[in-house]
Amino acid sequence: MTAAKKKVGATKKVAATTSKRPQRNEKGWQAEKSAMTRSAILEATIQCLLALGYANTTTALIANYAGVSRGAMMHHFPSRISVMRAVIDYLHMLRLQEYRDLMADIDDPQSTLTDKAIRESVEAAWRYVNLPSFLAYQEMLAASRTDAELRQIIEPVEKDFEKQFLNTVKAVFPHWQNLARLEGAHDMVQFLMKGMALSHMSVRKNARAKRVMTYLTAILHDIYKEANLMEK
Amino acid sequence: MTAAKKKVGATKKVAATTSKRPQRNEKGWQAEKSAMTRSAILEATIQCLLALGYANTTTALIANYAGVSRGAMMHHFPSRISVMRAVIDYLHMLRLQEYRDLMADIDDPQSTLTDKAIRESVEAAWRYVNLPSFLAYQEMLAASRTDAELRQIIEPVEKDFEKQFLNTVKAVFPHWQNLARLEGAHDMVQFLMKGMALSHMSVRKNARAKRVMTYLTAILHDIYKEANLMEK
DNA sequence: TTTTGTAAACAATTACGCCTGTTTTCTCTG
DNA sequence: CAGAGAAAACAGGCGTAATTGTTTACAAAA
Repeated sequence: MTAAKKKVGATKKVAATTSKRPQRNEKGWQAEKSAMTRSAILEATIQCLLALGYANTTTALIANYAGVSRGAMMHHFPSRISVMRAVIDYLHMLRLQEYRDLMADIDDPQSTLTDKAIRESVEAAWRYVNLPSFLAYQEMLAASRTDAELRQIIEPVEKDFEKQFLNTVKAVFPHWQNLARLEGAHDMVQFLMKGMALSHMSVRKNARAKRVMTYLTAILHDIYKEANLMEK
Repeated sequence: MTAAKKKVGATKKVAATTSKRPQRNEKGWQAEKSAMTRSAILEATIQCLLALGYANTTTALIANYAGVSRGAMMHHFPSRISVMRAVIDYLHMLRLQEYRDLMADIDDPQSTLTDKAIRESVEAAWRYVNLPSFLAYQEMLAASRTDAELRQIIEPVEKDFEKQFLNTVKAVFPHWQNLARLEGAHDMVQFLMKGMALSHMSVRKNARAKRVMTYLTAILHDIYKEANLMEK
């Protein structure tokens, strides 16, 4: 999966020592610099996706934004689509991480699911779809509908994401027994959030979103209650 | 008005225009042909938007698909953006028409809103977001986020559409007194439908949509019931 | 003839991938 | 341990292909 795993983190700005002692004790300064450049390109691509959209995100603009030459960029990513592939993998990880962080506070060790937990999970979902990572990913997902090459790359990632996303929800709500209804509730939340997040032109968007979220909370509560009654 | 004035220039102008088209036997075969070509271009553009997306919809492809030359196309629409402008106006009308047609059967002259009417309106909304016109319009709406020129064109149209869309809903449900709650219910439906319609990569999309729609119907019923209680 | 619709060639711009050359870092041998 | 050669990272220019809007040429109807 992800090529870059967690490093020790101690190999930062130690160019002096490594240049003095060019031994094979560590991965080396070159690898570190290379990783930084790669990372800068990925971040720059995300910024371009947000500001310009997928179609207008050109290789020259990415390089400009990242502060590297097109030659350097080409060294790391031989084609435009390979940059996108890397960004997709990067966002795959990042978005799952961000969602888990947002849902981390909702942990309830009680035996029953509280209204507060439901409400907070809805608010977390709303914050989630307003993150830059979500929007950048949606840009590529939308483009993939009519871009065969991109679709081939993003389709398995998207499938895996949905799976892991649902697993996270299951982990956050362990007391929710009826899985079919949990999945339905999850779909309800996600489809609604997606629809609201992508309606960027609506008037009074935030106020309307808040109102809709109260309705959403109510129906989630009903679904949960019904699911529990069924189990008994 | 100025026409009432006896200005020499004005009367002359009127006389000239009337003399230019005194024969009403035919509307002019050329005008008809021109309208057909124009219509073919609009339809071809929509097909291109559906099949290729906004970014890949080039003027050459539109002309090919419409079966006309690029020269003919440029005669009718001097630029790519002017084609899009015409398509936006065309879809503005078409989508409202299609939605009204879908909601026409739900007319209930009773004094109270039935569950059947709510369920049918949800199904109509689902059919609506699965129409080609909806998807083609969404392509342009999505592109307008990062295309200033397109946004300038589509923004007022979108605002007007939302307004007329809501008015249609109000007309279909005249018994729904509390307007704030009706608007909330409307948002609930539309955001959810949009989120589902744009999730073209989800597995078992249709089955999940059906399940979500049962939940949606339930919450709509609650909102309506509560709204009516408030009014009493 | 004049106007209108259609067709095709044309120039200008832009983005992509490729290529060559340069600098920095690593490795290995003497 | 020192320095030469290898390898990696980086910089930037070039040609090709695609797209857009303009212009010129042609056909047909009024």
